[in-house]
Amino acid sequence: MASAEQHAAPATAATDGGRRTRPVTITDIARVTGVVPSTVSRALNKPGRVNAVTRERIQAAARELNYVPNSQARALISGRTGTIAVVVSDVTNPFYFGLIRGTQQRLKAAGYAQLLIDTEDSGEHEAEMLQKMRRSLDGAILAASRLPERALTALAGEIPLVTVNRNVPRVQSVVIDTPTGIGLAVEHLVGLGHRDIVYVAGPENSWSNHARWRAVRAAAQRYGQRFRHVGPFPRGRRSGSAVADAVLASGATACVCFNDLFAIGMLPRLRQRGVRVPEDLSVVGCDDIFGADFCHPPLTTLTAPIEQAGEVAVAMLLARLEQPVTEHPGTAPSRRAVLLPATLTVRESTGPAPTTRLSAVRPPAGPS
Amino acid sequence: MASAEQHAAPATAATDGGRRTRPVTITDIARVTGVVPSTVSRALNKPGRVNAVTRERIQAAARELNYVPNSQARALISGRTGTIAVVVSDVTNPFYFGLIRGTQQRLKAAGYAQLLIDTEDSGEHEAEMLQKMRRSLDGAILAASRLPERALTALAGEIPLVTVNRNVPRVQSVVIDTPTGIGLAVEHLVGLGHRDIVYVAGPENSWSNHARWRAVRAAAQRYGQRFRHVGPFPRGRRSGSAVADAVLASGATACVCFNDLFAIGMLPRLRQRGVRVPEDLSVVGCDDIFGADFCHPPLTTLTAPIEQAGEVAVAMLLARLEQPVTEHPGTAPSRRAVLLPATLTVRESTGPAPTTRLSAVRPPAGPS
DNA sequence: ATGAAAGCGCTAACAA
DNA sequence: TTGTTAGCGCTTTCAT
Repeated sequence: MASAEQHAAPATAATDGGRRTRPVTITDIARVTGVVPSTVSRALNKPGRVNAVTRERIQAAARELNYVPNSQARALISGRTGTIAVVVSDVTNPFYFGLIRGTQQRLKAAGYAQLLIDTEDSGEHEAEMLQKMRRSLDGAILAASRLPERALTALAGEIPLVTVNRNVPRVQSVVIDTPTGIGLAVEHLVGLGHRDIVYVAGPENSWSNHARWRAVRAAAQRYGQRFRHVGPFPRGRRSGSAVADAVLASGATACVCFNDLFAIGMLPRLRQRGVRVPEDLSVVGCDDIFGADFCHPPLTTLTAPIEQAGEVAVAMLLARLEQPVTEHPGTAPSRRAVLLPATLTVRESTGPAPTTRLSAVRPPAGPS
Repeated sequence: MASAEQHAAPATAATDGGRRTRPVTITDIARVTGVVPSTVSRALNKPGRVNAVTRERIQAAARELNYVPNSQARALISGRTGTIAVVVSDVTNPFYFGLIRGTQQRLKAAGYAQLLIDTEDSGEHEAEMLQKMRRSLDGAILAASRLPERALTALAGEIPLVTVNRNVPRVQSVVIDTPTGIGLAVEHLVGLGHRDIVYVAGPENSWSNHARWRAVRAAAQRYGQRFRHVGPFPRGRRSGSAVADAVLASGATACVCFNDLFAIGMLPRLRQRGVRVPEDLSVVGCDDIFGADFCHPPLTTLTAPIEQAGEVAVAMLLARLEQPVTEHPGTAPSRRAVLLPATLTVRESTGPAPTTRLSAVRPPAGPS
């Protein structure tokens, strides 16, 4: 019972009266061991600089009392908080799962805590949050930031920053090279006989969307293809029906989607309208998110090494944080942009171009 | 150019030399406005208790210098950090997406930051992390904790805690009532003529797994069914093939899976072995995660209001944090457990029991 | 090797 | 209404 009690609240020190509890501080340890607080601090942090036996005694006491350092107090002095923010526009977008996992792992390994921030797809929100938290962060990783370029540059001057899938001058970034991958995808479609490819555009405020858009256009031109686009459509799977209808209306035999969510979202609607994938229409997604392999049919898509992107982003950030203070403050940290290749994963949503145009397509029958 | 410069680094004050920068503090504002720091503090935090014109002057200066309060320093005094940890066993498990979204939203609305912790499915890890971070947290929400009951109770004594899908005495919890839902699922299967139902068990260390297991067993008995189980299987979709093989070996005509990941994972293997769903085998999942509606065939599953669970968990936690300090420290906060109903969502993976036993099932052909 | 003292940025008594 | 003082927990000189 007594030991159970100890387990229940081991991290507290009884005051004189013994009726209230309070977190254990180095002062408590000092009192118990008969030294001064600064000695306790040394014994715990620079064990080499304190007598072996006192060190033992102090460390034992600390363990016994279940002492946990107050990181706020530490941060107040050092200015370093040990936490890194990972900023995403929407936590529920499966695209970010891998990113979050990648950053989480590396951050934990390095002893940092990960603060997850969801900006709800609003640049203003993003700026505001970051501004507010600046002081309690050692750095931030911005995934698909919605911030205008100048705001991003400005922010990078205030807090160590690494962006993911967003390339602006003077801020470190890791971007997944979907454009090159998209070239592969278009080549794949052309090889299957498609001559009329449409790009399904994502939201206007997405940097990736524009990068992919340009890539499809360039690749189409390279192969002498007709190129068009539909959209832009709002983020998310709910856009699926509208996307499907628009693609069908375009008359193209193949589409390249801004992302897998669009592609997956199209599928039910296409089925509903009697369009077979890939016999009547080939669909290419982008990112290879969770679900891309088990939707029906499984998606041909660009596999993005997003988890790796998270890892690299953390590595870049930590490298900067942990490098010795520059002698020459004028020397800006050399801008570094890492480009990660995306590969084409061919599954079952792409096939030979139909020899005849779609004819017996059922008309759109109301929203979804 | 000058104003651009201001935007680039507005949150710093030049020292005398003017060649280095440093975050703006209330002392800086005090100096600029000719008052003392405590007045600045008041002007910013209790505007009512300071002369209108000085207040204006101070607030203007704060805005001008782009002052941001140092939350560490504040925390040092108040003991409150404004951050809540959300602890999950695996960030990439889609089950948690909704939870994280729910907590994130409510937390942000209440002005708290969300610290996401991934325990990598290890109870030890979980305990260690929480222990280490205790001091920098105002509270924690534990999703599907792997901690033994006594450790959980002990922890609850040190830091305000709410568990999700884990019920232990004396700690507040919100649990999704999948057991009752499972009764519905079994009833549904019985109604379809199934007489031989197998439960696919999840990992041993999962509280939910045991709850669901018991529920299936109870329901089966209630309906005079034969009941068996296969497993336990390790978490994750990779278990899919093994699950499928085990279910097939059991000879049952229907299975209820620990979660959707198992169910989705089974599907390709079943197809590979020539087993049709639901004609030859009915499959029921649990949770209704992202993907359950677009896998093939779409899954009959228990829809868990997981986002709502996150919201409720936050509400419970904040209610406790923000309630005035109890006059009687002995009065433990009244234990409150919220039970959220899960509903049965019937899609296409369940159907009438086959009239004849499976015969021409292809043998398992190596892993996956 | 250890102790004494100062201070990080902020807030909260208490005084004036 | 404003200033003065003290102190949160910790680290870091500087003495000893």
